[in-house]
Amino acid sequence: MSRPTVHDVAREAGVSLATVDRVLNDRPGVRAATVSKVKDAVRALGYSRDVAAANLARQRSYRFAFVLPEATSSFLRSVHAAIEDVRPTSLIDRVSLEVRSPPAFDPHAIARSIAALQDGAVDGIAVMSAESPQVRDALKRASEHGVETVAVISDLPSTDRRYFVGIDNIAAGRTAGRLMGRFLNRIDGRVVAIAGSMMARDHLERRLGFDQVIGRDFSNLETLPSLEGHDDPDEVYTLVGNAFRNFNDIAGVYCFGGGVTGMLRALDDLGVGDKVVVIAHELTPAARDALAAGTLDAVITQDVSHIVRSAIRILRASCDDRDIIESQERIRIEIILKENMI
Amino acid sequence: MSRPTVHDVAREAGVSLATVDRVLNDRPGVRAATVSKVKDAVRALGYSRDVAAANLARQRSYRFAFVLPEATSSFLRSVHAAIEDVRPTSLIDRVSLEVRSPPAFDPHAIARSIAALQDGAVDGIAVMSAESPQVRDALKRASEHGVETVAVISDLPSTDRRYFVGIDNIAAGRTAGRLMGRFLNRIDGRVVAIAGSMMARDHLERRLGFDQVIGRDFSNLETLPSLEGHDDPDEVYTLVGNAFRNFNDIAGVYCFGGGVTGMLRALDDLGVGDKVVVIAHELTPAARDALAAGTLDAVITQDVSHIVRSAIRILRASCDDRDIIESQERIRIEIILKENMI
DNA sequence: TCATCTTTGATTGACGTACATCATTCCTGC
DNA sequence: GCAGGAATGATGTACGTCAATCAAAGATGA
Repeated sequence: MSRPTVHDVAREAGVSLATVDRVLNDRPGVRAATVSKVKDAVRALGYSRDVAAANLARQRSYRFAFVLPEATSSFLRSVHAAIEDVRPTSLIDRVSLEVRSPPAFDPHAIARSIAALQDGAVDGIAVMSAESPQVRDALKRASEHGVETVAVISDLPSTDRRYFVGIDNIAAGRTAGRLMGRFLNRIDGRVVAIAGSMMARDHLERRLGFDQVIGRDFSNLETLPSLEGHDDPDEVYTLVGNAFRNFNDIAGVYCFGGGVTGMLRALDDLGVGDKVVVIAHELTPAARDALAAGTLDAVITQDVSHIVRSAIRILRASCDDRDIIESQERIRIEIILKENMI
Repeated sequence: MSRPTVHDVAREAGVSLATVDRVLNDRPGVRAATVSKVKDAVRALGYSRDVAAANLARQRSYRFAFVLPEATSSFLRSVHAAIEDVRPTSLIDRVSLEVRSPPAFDPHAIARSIAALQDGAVDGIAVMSAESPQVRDALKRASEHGVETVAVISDLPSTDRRYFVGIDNIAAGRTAGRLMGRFLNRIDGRVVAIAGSMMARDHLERRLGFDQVIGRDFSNLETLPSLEGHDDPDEVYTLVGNAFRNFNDIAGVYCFGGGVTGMLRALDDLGVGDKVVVIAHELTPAARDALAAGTLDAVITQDVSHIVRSAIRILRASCDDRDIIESQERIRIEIILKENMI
């Protein structure tokens, strides 16, 4: 009636408990024929290890580390906050979380943080970082040391990361492009594009996607070359002001990097907040306020706490050598208007 | 370093293990003074029960039932599918799921399904149902029998449901209204509104929200009285056809009930698929296809598998008498365009 | 002061698995 | 046919909690 146990498997296979144990835990000293006898019994009975009991017995606890930049922007603050939020619930499942915050733009520091974790300090690492050879190598080494790794928010392809938890930024850019185009139905004009840095893969991808859609479907619009605001509100403020002084037919602003508050301030000061269509990324508190006020027309975002939970689930599954259910871990590109802000 | 155990609590409180056990499990035979000594120790040490060990010891498993209509629509099919998807993962956490599918519009049958579960058959019930006195009473009785209950997708206020897992349909309607208004920028015309049934609370709420936004912000648009398609594609097909024959200035179609395929077929046959703005609810396979094809401009939806997982988390938390972290369980109103369909 | 009831302590055996130890059996090559 | 290693069995302890038992101590009332 209830789930079969190792005892049942042993009986079914006609071997001792010890042998079943050896097989199940990949311990040496079992003949191939016996191994398959046991595995057959496992299949026949539909046995699956009781993870709770197993973890209890082996005093297992999952120690995972998040390596991500310090909370210098409100987006990063929300990521840090999401981790703190799940901490208590995670502890119930024997998952303990730690956070390492190297300076954002220092690949060596990030790599050092990862390296410090690679030998036995943790069972898994979730990394949010821009691509760099240092980070790539550090992840490779960690992976070789048996530490599971996932990339979050920003993908790190060509590393040994087990998985990427985050959105497709090209698609996110396309989504923004579609919204911009449709909101500017029958209006001719230019669109200001503000990046954090064109060195950041995410930002490049968003711009790419945006251009794809505008170029194909909205010939009434012309997107200006990306301005680099380096996620700095003051810098963004200046750039936006200049753009509006240089062109008198600006119909939209697409901000796909940080420093959104600077942009909002500039639009307010210029008095164009409700005349142009403004789309930004990440639902920060400032973005919420601007959505409510009507300055911001739409926000493209990703559910950060979903990402954090997903990263943890994937690291756990990797540690237990379980399969990952892709459809459950897919992070959606969310469109937030004033009305569905929650 | 590691988590405190009952032994630590006993030592800290200066009582025996047995007494700690009595206090922790609300067993009788402990003086009030001793109870508080133990509780102080628990607080001082930050002790929390190791749920895995506890469940193991008491051979506890969570048996939850989903009571929801048979999979007659593709939306309902997706709910059923989502439950099947989480089943294997849930079993690992000792959560077994069962599904009861009474006929959709039979309150007595739904109530009977709930009643059949109320005495010891399950630990928790997640119900998706329209409001009715029968269902309300059945839930009340189940709750009195110590069964935890949550409402999913469609709220059942004024019952003893512990929680509602789903979206605010008024806000969903407002979101649709905003999109419709903005996509129909500078265009005058009428909007066809198609409900499943105006008896369904969700549909009423969506219409209400839609009207709020259109009425306040988009005076260029006039929404026609809701047509009731009873979630039946053929009926919807006819209704849409008639609407377009009756009015020659239809600019948009808002379908906030089922039978979307009928609407899509009608628009196709009328050859207006890419001329009018079409917004519907629920990201079904047919909706996906129509989004990709461009007939459908936007879909308002909710992440069904998220809802299922959330309902399970909440039932578990209720059984263990743990707090629910609201922010983690909030279901977002999602806007899906062709570009962020995934 | 004794009987009785309440409160507390001490102990034990589950639950399903991990892991180590030691004894035994089996196979292999020589 | 025998040594020596490989394969297997038997057994015990542990993990943290639950649940039950019995004994001991304390409180209460007549």
